[in-house]
Amino acid sequence: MKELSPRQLEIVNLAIELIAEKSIQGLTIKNLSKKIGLSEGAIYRHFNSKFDILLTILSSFLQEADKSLQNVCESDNSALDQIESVFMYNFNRFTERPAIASVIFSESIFQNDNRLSVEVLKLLDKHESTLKCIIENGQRNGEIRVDIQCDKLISMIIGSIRYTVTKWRLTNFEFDLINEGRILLESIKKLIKK
Amino acid sequence: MKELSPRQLEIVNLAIELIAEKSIQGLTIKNLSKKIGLSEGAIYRHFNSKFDILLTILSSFLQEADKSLQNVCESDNSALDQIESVFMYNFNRFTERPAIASVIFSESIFQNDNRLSVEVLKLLDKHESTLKCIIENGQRNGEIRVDIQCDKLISMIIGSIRYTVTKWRLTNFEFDLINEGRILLESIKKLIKK
Amino acid sequence: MKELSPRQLEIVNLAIELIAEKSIQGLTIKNLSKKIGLSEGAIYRHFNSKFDILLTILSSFLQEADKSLQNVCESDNSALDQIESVFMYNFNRFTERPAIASVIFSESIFQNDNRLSVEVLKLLDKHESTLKCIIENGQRNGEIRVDIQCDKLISMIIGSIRYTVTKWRLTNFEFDLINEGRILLESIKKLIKK
Amino acid sequence: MKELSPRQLEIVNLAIELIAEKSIQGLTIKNLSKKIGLSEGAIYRHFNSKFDILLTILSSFLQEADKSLQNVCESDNSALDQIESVFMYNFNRFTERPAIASVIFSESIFQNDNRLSVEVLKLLDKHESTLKCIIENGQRNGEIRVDIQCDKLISMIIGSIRYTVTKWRLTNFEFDLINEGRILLESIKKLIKK
DNA sequence: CATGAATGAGTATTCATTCAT
DNA sequence: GATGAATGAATACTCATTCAT
Repeated sequence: MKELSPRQLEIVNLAIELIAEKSIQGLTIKNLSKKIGLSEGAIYRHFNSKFDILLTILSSFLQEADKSLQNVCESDNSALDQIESVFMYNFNRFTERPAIASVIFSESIFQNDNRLSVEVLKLLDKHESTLKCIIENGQRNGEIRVDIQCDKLISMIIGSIRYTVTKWRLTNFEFDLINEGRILLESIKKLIKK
Repeated sequence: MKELSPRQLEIVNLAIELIAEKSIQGLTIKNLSKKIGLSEGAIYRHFNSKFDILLTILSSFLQEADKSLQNVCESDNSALDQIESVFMYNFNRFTERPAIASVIFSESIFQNDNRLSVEVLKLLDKHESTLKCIIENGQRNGEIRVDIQCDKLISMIIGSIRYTVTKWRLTNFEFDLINEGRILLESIKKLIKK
Repeated sequence: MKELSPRQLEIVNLAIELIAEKSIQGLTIKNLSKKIGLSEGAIYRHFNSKFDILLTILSSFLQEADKSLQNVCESDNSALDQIESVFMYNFNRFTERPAIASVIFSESIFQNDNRLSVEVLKLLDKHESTLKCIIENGQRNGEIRVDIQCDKLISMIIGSIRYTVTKWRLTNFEFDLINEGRILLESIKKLIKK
Repeated sequence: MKELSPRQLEIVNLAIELIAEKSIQGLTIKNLSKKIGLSEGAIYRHFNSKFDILLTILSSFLQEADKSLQNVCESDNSALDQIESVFMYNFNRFTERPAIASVIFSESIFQNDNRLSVEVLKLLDKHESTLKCIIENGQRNGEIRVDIQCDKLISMIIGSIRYTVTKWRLTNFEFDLINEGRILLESIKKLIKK
C-alpha cells in the first residue's frame, strides 16, 4: 500500500469517525467535506472515489493488524499469554478509537462490494491464523486442552470478543471495555487450559 | 402485532431476501417493487413507510424468538440440553432461511434509527435472558461449572454462535451450518459442564 | 345545476371544511375519503373527478349568492338599507360557516384552471352588479353622493368587506366578525351618503 | 437577510414568475429548473429547500416594503399626500412586476406553513401601521374626518387597493392599473378629508 | 354502492462524480 | 490544490384515477 499524504490521512480518519457516528449511510462526500472543511470537489484530488476511501480504511486496518499480530505467535511467551496479547491488542485499540469497532464489525455493510468484503475477510483471517498458530502450539506443548477442536476454540474466542465489543457499542460505550475484556480473558483462559 | 395480510407477508419476505442479497442499501422501494412485480406506489397501500416494513421484519423476528425460546428454561430437561435447544433453534432457523441471518446480524445497519435498534437489542436480550436462566439453574444444580461468571459464559455462547453464522454468510453458505453448529455445541458443552 | 344527492352534498361539504383546514393542498382524495369514511374509489361513484368537486363547490356558492342577492336591489328599501343587506348577507354567512370564507377568497388557488376561475369571477360579478344597481338607484334618488364614480364606491365596499374577512381568517376568527362588520357598515354609510 | 448571489436572485425571480403564471402549485422544483435551464439538483446548491426559496421571496417583499414605507409618515407632506404615496408605491410596483401581486395576494397559499404565513402577516402589518400613523396624524391636525374610526378607514383603503389589484389580475392585467388606481385614490381622498 | 388494490406520473431532496476556473 | 457550480440518476413518498370484485 502506498504511503498516504497528510490530507489523505485526514480524510480517512474523519471518514472513520463519520461511519462511527452515523453508520455507513452517514458517510457521504458532502458530510465528509463539511467535516474536513474542504469543498466536495477537493476530496477527489486525494481519492479517486468514495470506494477508494473505504478501501483505504479497510486496508489500513488490515495493515495495522498485520503489524501488531505478526510476531505474537513467534514470541517465547506461553500460549495463554499470547492469547492475552491478542485480547488486549483488540480491546486497547477499540477503547482508544471506538470508531474502529464500528467500522470493523460492519461486514454486512461492505458485503455490497466484493472488493471490500475481501478486505474484511482478510482481517478476520489474520486473527484466525494468529490464534490457530497460538492454539496449535499450546495444544502441542500441553498448555491447552486437546479434547476440543482448535477451530472451535478460535470461534469461541473471536466470537466472544466480537460479541463483547458489539454490546459495548450498542450500549453506547457505557461499560469499561478493558475491564470486561480482562474478566472475559480470564474466563477463557480457565476454560481452555489443560 | 397485527396479523399481516398475504400481500404484507409477501412484501416482508421479499424485503428480507433483498437485504440478504444486497444488504440494507439494496432495500429500496424500487427494488422491492420490482421484485414483487408491483408499482412503487402500490407498496404504500400495504405499509405506510419503508420504516414500517423494517420494523415489521424485526418485530416478527422478535415474536418468533419469543415464542420459540419462551419455555426452554422452564422445561425439565438438563441445562446442557436446554442450551442445545437454543443452539439448534438458531442454526435450524438460519439454515432454513439464510436471509434471516443476514438481517439479524446487521445491527450496525439499524443503528441509524433508534426505534429500529431498540428492536435489535430486544432480540439480543431475549437470547441473553434465556441463557441466563438456563445457566444459573445449571450452576445451582451442579450441572455447570461455577468458577466462571454466568454472563461471561453467555458472551462465549452467543458470541461463538454469531461468529459461526457470520463466517457461514461471508463464505456464501458453503459449509453445513447445522453440522458445524453441532460440533461447536459439543465443544461448548465440554467446556462448561462441571 | 343538477340536484346533488345526499352523498354528493356530504362530499362537497367536507371538501369545503378540508380546504378551510388545510388550504387547497389539503384537499386530496385520500384526505377526503378519510373524512367521509368512504374508500377513495367510492368518491368516484359520486363525482367524476376532483375537478368536478371543486366546480360543484364554486357553483353552489354562486347559486346561493344568486338566490340571496337576487331581489335586494328590487326591494323598496332605501339604498343604504340595501347595502346593509349585502353586508349582513356576507358576514352572517361567513360567521355561520367560516370555511366558506376560506374557499371564496382563494381565487389564486383556482386560477390554475380557467373553468374554475370563471366561476370565481361570476361570484364577484354577482356582488358587483348587485351593488351597482343599488348605488346607481341611490345616486339617482339623492341618497348617495354623486361626486364619486359608482364603480369606485363598489371597489371600496367589496374591498373593505373582503379585507375584513381576510383579517378575520388570518387571526383565526378571533374577533366577532358581525360586530366589526356592523361598525364597518356604519362607517361606509356615513362616507357615501349625500 | 444575506445578500443573494446572482444565481439565487435568478432563481427567486423565476420562482416569482412561476407563481404568477401557474399559482403556487406550479412552483415545483422541476418547473423551476426547466425555467432556469439547470438540473433540479443544481437548485439545491443555491437554496437548501423549496421552503427557503419561498421564504426568501416573502422576506424580500417585506424588506422592500419596509424600505419604501419607512419614512412616509415622518415626512412633512400632508396626510392625503402621504396616503397618495402608499397608493402609488403599490400600484407602481405591481405594474412594474405583476407577478408580485400574484404572490402577495396569495395568503391562503401560504397558510399551510406557519413560518410563511407569518411573513405575509408582517407585510400586511407594515401597511396597516404606516396608514395608522398617517391617518391619526391627519385626524389630529384636522385634515381627515374624525367621525370614522381610524381602523375602518384603513380597512377601506387597503381593502379597495387589494380588490382593485385582484380584479386587475383576474382580468389578465387588461386595464391600466395606475390610471384606475389614481381615480380610486382621488375618490378615497374626497371621502376621508374633513 | 362500495372496497381495496393497483398504476404512472410527479414531488422534494440527496448523492457521487465532473469540470471550468 | 481547491472551489463552486452542475449533472443525472436515485430515493422515499404522494396523488388522481381506474377497475375487478
